[in-house]
Amino acid sequence: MNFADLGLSDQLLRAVNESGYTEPTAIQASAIPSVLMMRDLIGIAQTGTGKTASFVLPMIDILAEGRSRARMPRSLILEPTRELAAQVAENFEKYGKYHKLSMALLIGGVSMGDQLAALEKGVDVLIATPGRLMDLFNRGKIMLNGCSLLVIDEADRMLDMGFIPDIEEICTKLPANRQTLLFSATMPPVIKKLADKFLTNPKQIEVSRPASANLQIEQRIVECSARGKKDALLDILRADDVTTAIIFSNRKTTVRDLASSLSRAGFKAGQIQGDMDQGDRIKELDRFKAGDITVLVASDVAARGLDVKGVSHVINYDVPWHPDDYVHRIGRTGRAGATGKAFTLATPEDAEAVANIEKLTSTKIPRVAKAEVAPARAPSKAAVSDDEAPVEKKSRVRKRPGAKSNEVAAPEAREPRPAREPREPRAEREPRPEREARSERESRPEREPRPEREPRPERQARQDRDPRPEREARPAPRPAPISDDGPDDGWNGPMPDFLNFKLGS
DNA sequence: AAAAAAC
Repeated sequence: MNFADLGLSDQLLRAVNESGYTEPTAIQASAIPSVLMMRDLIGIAQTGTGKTASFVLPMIDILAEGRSRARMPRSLILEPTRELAAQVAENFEKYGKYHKLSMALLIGGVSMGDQLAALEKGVDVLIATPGRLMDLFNRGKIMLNGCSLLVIDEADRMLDMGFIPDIEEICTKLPANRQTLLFSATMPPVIKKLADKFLTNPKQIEVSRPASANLQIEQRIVECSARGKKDALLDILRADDVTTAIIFSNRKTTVRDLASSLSRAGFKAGQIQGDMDQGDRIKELDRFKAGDITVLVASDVAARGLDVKGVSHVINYDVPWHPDDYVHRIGRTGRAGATGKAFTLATPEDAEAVANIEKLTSTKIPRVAKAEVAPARAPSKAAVSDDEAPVEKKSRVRKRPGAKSNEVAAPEAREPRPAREPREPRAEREPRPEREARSERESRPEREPRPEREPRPERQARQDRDPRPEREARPAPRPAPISDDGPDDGWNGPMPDFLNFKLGS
């Protein structure tokens, strides 16, 4: 199967080609022809499957005919978060480079000026989060009766976020004879009802969850006490193959605390969470993409769909409340055929949440104990027993530098180690994650580059198979001699065994 | 339980 077989225009194929892609993913192969035939569509899929390109590509060709009129957008894409909306907009720019389509990105947190100006001129594509869209609509700045193509992306996420009433209202403002595409990772009854109400004879396409079936991601549960989390985190971050990591926490406050603790510990760390204003969110994300920061501490605002290349590790500092979120979070690594590791720090209280995750993904995630992790670190710390110390209830992560057990160890604070090659395989100590036949069957092998994970247009084809295409600005990975004793980087302690499993193979 | 999304 080739992109050329899907009925797309030559200009579009050229843009796709120049992005380095030749072979469509499963969802693209089945969705694109139907969308081009103007059928309604239900796509049970999430990002990482090539979902975005499966509607962006045919939309570009559909919209290539016809003209936009002032305040009457011709198509509308709804996204649950601002970041996702921005990402879809980037896709339109990339694949629409040989088309003259106009676009407006309507998201909150930024000034309305540009958005209003774009609307006034008339746009072919509106990419929006519901809040800002409704706001502008209620101000009379948008007419939706010329909008003949609607995409509802991440519908289940919209549900979680309470957007369904907004979505329904928006649907009623669009012409009835429109084309509607709905994407959702799951199909809870509310979403099913929504689809029945607003879609006509839709074609249904289902592709597997990429993360649960993604053999490129090595997963581990790190069993630790609540107080041992920070140490475990540091050990992971100092492991030799961590190049860039996203650390997820369940709370915005924890995100903030961790980001500042890690910065103080010498990591190039940043954060992204919903209390930050949009400008800062974008800035942090850009710094992360550019490699100015190598550790991004994030709330679940970044869990879904976020496409950053070359993330070597995802660390769940907290076990996510919803098992779905786990799948989304770890899907931030192992992208574009690269390998990745996902660690989840779990306390005994997290047992149920962990069980739910394993049930959802139908895998047993190997456990490693935090006890083995805590290496003799700095002499100054020796006095403090880390393990069964009296429980401190409320004390947040840290107070003053020099505070004890919960402190991120500062004495040996330094740059995290530079990127380098994965270590030689050692004697295999950890059980390998189960790899069932079903994953093979369900998941497309992740070898081919895919449109959703493309290096930016200016850096193309050459890097197709480079797991970290956007990061050449950084110090090049040093082919450092590989010593089983761990490198001499000032981290005085043995490499914790649990970090020492090998990727791939 | 938490986070996200409009001014």
